[in-house]
Amino acid sequence: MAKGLETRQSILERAAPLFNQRGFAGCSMGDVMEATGLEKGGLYRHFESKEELAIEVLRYSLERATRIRLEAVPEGTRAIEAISRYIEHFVVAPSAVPGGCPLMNAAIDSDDGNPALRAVVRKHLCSWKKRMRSLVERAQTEGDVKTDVDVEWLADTIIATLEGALMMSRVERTRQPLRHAQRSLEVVFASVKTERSR
Amino acid sequence: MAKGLETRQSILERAAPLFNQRGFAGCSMGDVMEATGLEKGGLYRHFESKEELAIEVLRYSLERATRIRLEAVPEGTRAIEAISRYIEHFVVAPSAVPGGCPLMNAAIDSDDGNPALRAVVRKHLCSWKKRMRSLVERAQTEGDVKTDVDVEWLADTIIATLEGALMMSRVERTRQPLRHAQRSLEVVFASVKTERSR
Amino acid sequence: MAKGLETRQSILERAAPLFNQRGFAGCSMGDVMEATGLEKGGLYRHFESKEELAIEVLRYSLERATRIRLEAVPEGTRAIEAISRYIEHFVVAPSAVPGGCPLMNAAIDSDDGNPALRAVVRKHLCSWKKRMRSLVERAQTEGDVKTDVDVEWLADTIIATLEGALMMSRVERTRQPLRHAQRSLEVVFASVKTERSR
Amino acid sequence: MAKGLETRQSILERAAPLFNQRGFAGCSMGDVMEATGLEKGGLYRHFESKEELAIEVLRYSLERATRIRLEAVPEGTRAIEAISRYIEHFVVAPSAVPGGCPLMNAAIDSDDGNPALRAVVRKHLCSWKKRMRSLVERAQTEGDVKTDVDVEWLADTIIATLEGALMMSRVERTRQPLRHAQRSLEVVFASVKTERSR
DNA sequence: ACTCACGGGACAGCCCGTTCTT
DNA sequence: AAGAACGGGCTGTCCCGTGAGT
Repeated sequence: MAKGLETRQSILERAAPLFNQRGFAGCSMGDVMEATGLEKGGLYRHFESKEELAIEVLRYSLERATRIRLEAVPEGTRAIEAISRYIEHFVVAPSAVPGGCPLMNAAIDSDDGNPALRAVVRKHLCSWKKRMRSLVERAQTEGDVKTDVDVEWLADTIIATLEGALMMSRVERTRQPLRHAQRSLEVVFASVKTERSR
Repeated sequence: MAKGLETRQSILERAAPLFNQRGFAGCSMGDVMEATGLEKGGLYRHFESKEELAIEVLRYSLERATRIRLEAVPEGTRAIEAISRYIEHFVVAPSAVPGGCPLMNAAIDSDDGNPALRAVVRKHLCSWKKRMRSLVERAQTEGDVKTDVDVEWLADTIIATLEGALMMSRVERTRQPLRHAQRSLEVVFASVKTERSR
Repeated sequence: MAKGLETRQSILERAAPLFNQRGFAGCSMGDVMEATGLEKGGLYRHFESKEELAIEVLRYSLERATRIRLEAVPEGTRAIEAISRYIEHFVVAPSAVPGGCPLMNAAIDSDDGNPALRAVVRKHLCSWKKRMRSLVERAQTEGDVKTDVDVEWLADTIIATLEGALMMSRVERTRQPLRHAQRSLEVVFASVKTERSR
Repeated sequence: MAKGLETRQSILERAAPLFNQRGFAGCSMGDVMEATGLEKGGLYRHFESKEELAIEVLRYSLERATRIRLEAVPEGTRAIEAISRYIEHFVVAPSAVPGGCPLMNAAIDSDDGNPALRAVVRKHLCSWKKRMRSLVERAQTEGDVKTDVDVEWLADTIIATLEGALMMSRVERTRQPLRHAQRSLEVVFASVKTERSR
């Protein structure tokens, strides 16, 4: 890799926890300087503003989180099993980037007043949902989930329950809410599985 | 009411949306000055630091949100019905304070690096859970919910699902995720209700 | 004493150490409020500005210091003995107001840019010198000091040596420089005493 | 010299009179900005706080004062003569930095509540005393001062008398107290000189 | 490709002083 | 006589961003 891109990548890696933990307003370029060991000039060569940096950092964090979660799901398994593994991994794995789920953090952070960041969040949530929908649809074609189930609803349910529980977990500093979320999703899935699949 | 307390209350009311929307770091005392019409001297008479103001504002927001949600549940009804109304209200009602759920916002905002705010969040989440648990327990004594159901789990499930869906709703600017959450909770409750209650 | 004057006096007493230790700019009205237990309104009833307060406080401190030092000199003694006792007392006694000699402190503090305070300092130094000159003159008429000695010079010498040594003492936190000053003054006096007096 | 160091030096030069005249609390960073023509950003690049600036400024002032006073004493002369010249120069020369002796000013200013500044003062006073002691000791080995004289005492006497007189001079705006101090020191030295040296 | 140097503005908080009320 | 409430300005510090220099 070229020297420049290497530096750029290293900035993203080191800045990711900062922005994820402190938010856009709570993280200063000085913090990034300290974390990267670069001076102002060095940073602004790669990103033309704090906002652009934040956006790229968010993209990096989201991709990383997505990749890690997908890696946890072994290929070649049935969709219904993949979903179960995905949830299990969400429940037990530490967050891909220190500071909790970057999607939720950025969603709250950018909710009012940072349209550029919000757009990234929105797009990523959309693709996350699509990914979950595909899984559910595959589970339907594989005969494990009833065909009359609203896949949009199921995708939303999985994401909402997990994210909500993650927030609670971080507040309480216990994994219990996540465990409870897993149980709830099992209950929900029990009601949508085909008889053959139980 | 005494003059001072009146002013103090008005500060809390006007600052609540600001902190809820922009977060602690994203909201300056200048913003609060503008929103309240007071000068620095006037503000600092009532709160001795930005942090103290933020804490009081958060308390105000949380109490307000709690009160509004509880008011939506008519007294004298069965617990199982009250829970259903509570969820319905959560889904359809606009947030008590502009900017979404203060609990989630503050949870994310204070997660890393603001222990004082975090403590308020923690305490409030705890009492919220307790309130939900009581409802579920009442539903058990009223014979609507099976007695072997883990109330802790049910309380967590309700909160997590609703909060997660609310976050998604705010990202997408649609109420759909909340509607989906309501449906999921109905599915979950279907599995815990006594036969008599269905 | 009337209630008002009592309060006024109490303000002076409590504020004296503050101004003496921190200087005019370094001591805020808030500090005075804390020290006196009064609110803004209470203070400004007795003094119409911080500057006026500082002036009155300085006057109070200077008078107090003067009085205490004079009390140390027993009446009815010969002037040459009084001078000796005066010096001894200056060397061993703790400062009348915490923070060192108010005259020196105020002199340095008001040297540039505070004419009103400076005027008080100037006047007090003048009367201090006059007091010392009178003592020396009495010692001359009493036949203990040569009549051709420049009293102005001797007064200046006493004050300068003591004040300079006091400054050094406060820097080093030792009484040694003051002891040395005493010895120097003994040497000086040895050279101006009449033969009969030795 | 490098650009940065040049600026830094210029800041010290221009800020020295300000701090020396107004004291730490009485001199604002705004004053320094005005005096240097730099903006906030420019200043804080060279000094990370007002306190650090004040310390460096004090060091600069003290070194400057010391250097100027030492330059006034021609090398190659006898110590007894050097001391005499030193005193003479102290009496007639204007202060090296506008506002009077930086040592005394900083001593009073930092006496209560600024330990960092105080430490600089202390150290400098110590080295000043050592310098004077060396001179006196050389005068002893050169046979001009009696060998049984306490050099510590003599060093303290010189410094105390001069500093005390300088303070008085600044209050009265006359050089008379300094002249008187010179005379006193002559009297003191007369008593410690060897017979051969008179 | 990166550091050094700097500008100019914003931020939290403190300051002195006034007015209204009790 | 004194406290409560408030104004408006200033202070030290941090901030983001630019441009010269290496």
